[in-house]
Amino acid sequence: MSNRVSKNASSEDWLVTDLNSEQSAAVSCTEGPVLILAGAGSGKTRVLTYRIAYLLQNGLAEASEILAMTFTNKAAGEMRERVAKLVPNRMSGMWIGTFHSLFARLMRREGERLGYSSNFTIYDESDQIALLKKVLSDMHLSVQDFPPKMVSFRISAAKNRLLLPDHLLEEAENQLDTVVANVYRNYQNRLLELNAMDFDDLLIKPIELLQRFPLVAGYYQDKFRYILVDEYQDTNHAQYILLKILAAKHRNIAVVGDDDQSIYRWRGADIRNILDFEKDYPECKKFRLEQNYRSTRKILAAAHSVVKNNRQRHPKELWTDKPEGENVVLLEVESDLTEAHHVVARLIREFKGGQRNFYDFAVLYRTNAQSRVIEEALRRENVPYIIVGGVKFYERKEVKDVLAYLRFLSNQTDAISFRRAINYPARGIGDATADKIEDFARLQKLTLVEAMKRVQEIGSIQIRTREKIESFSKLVQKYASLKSELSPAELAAALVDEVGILRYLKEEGTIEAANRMENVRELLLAIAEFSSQNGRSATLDDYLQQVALTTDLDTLTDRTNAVTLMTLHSAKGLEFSVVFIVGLEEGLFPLSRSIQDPPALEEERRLFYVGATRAKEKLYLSWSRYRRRYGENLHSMPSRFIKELDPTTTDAESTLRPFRIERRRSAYHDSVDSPMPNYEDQTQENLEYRVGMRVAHEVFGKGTIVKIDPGGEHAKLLVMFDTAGKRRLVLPYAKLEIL
DNA sequence: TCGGGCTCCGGGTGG
DNA sequence: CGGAGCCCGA
Repeated sequence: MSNRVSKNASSEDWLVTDLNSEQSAAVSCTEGPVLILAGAGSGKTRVLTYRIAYLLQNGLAEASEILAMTFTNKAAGEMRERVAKLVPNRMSGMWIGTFHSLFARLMRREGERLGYSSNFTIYDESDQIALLKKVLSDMHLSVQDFPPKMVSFRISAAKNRLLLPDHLLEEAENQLDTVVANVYRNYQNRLLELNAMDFDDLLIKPIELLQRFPLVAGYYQDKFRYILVDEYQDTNHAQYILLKILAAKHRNIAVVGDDDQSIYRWRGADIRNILDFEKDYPECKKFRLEQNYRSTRKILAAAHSVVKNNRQRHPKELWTDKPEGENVVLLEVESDLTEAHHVVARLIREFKGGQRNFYDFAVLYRTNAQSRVIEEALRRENVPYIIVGGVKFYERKEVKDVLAYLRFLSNQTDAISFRRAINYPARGIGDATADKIEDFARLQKLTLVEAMKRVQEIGSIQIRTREKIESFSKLVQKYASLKSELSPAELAAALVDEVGILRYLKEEGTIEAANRMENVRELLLAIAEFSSQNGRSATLDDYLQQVALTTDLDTLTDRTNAVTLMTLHSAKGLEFSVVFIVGLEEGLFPLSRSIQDPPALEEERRLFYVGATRAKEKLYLSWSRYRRRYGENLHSMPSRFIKELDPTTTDAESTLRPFRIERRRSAYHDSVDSPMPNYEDQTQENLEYRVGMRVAHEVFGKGTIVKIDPGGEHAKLLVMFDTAGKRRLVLPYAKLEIL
């Protein structure tokens, strides 16, 4: 998309030259509530960014009076970048970011009123589960009777409905409800004691704050003269209430969304928020962006022919002045293995036939488990690929372990991080001992570090164990005092070195341990990058907050010359020239559990719509008559979505002729005479390594370089090893031999 | 306290 | 089939 605007152009010029008439109407209608129904690929980010630029350019608002919220860091970053291009140097003081990061900021400023100090820790799901297990055990409840995951799900649902433990207790209908309500109360009390908030708290605690302190509410209501919200269809009830409170004074709230792309219902998103916006703000102005700038007519028509079967939606149909394009290709195959083979064969054919790079292709699936056969087929053909999702970087054990130390230094009452750190690497302090320290700290109202200092006052701890605790305590105190002198990067590097984490891993000598070492190094590198990007004023607390609110999706760049494999959910907001959606079978897509549940089925249909509209030029859909799931070869029927497709937009192709592929764990493939052209990446630096080069690693064996992240001496390599799979290596440590 | 073996179960997951 | 989590023995 052309995005150029000369600095001197008046705002009226942009409205005419860069926007279509509906877009420019939506941008310039600044006063009062605005609902912008923006279909897939209709330029919604453009409208949001131009709207912000328009407000600034015309002196309608100072930067500090604008609040712009998105769901993902990636979307927030993109918005920030694009506004900066339109109106350079005007963004200082603007609140632009994700819901969670903006409200975390608000709580760091104001949370003291609710009993949190500004360095509170943000707990992710696994921290939540760990804390819940503690609470359950304190209440003498067994995890068999009350699985922490189930309890956590119910607590989260209650929080999203803004129900307090007392409310839950009142409406309890059985013993389980009562127990959940009581666990909820204790869990919430513990979070406060630990100075921690979970993701839900980042939304509901601000509500509590704004409701209990009208002066604070008044300040922010006054401050945020203009509010903009992206992906409004995915807001949950808490977010809805927050927006309602903040917009109460000026009522200048512009929301952008597409009910057809609401795919987070199971996570509390309430599609009624967008469907009922006009009821909440009867004076609102409504704009519809129905011109699509992304896909061919065939692709749009096919996608529409499916989603129009939903009952819960604003009726609408996108149009485009793009060419008609090719029909959607529907592949019927025999098995998941042949599906993978045919998808990859088609992909290679498209690659060779057109002016396309590998990053123009995506393979999308409903479940992560489907990625493996595709991966193996791509590896066999030596096609570079990246997988988005799966086990996330910051959720890996070794990464969480290192972060636990840093989090504990930052918040010395954080018992969850304390538990991880105190016995990693194993230093002979067990659960029973850690419990005693925690109990003592709670009883005496001490931080855990203070409690450890007075370990001799805690009864029934053996002298040997006490010595171990003292040494751990000294370590923590040492680094806590260094916190103000060293940058987060220096601190983390010194700590990892002193604790000996890399040395322990090296001793293990396994492939897994080597991989964990790489992850620890990459974490240190990420902290260093954070320090250099944010300058010396960036604190450890700042880093930890950023990490807590970051996911893998944010680091996905389009420069990697590789095919993207990911779930349909991860694909939202992205676009590719050629898209393959695989596994279109009843029970898989739509998933079996949604088939009996009409709203869930509609959500599956929207998911299909999201996937299909990612494609710019060509869309492939495939289904397999047999699929291996749970170790069995299950017979499948084609997805109902296939039957709903407008037949004039598709070409069905059967590939059921006999075709055998061996099922192998990992296909060793020597690429000396690779059938593929070289994967030249023009962006790489002048390093001794090149993309496509064959290398050998002492532990991982032989492999091919798939990607090089420049960064001077800290460059990172992504290597696809023949047997060990894809590995990320940090150059100074990589010790690769060029073959 | 720790690691190995065994059982159980199966979905997507922004921040 | 494969991964996660639990239990039990060393």
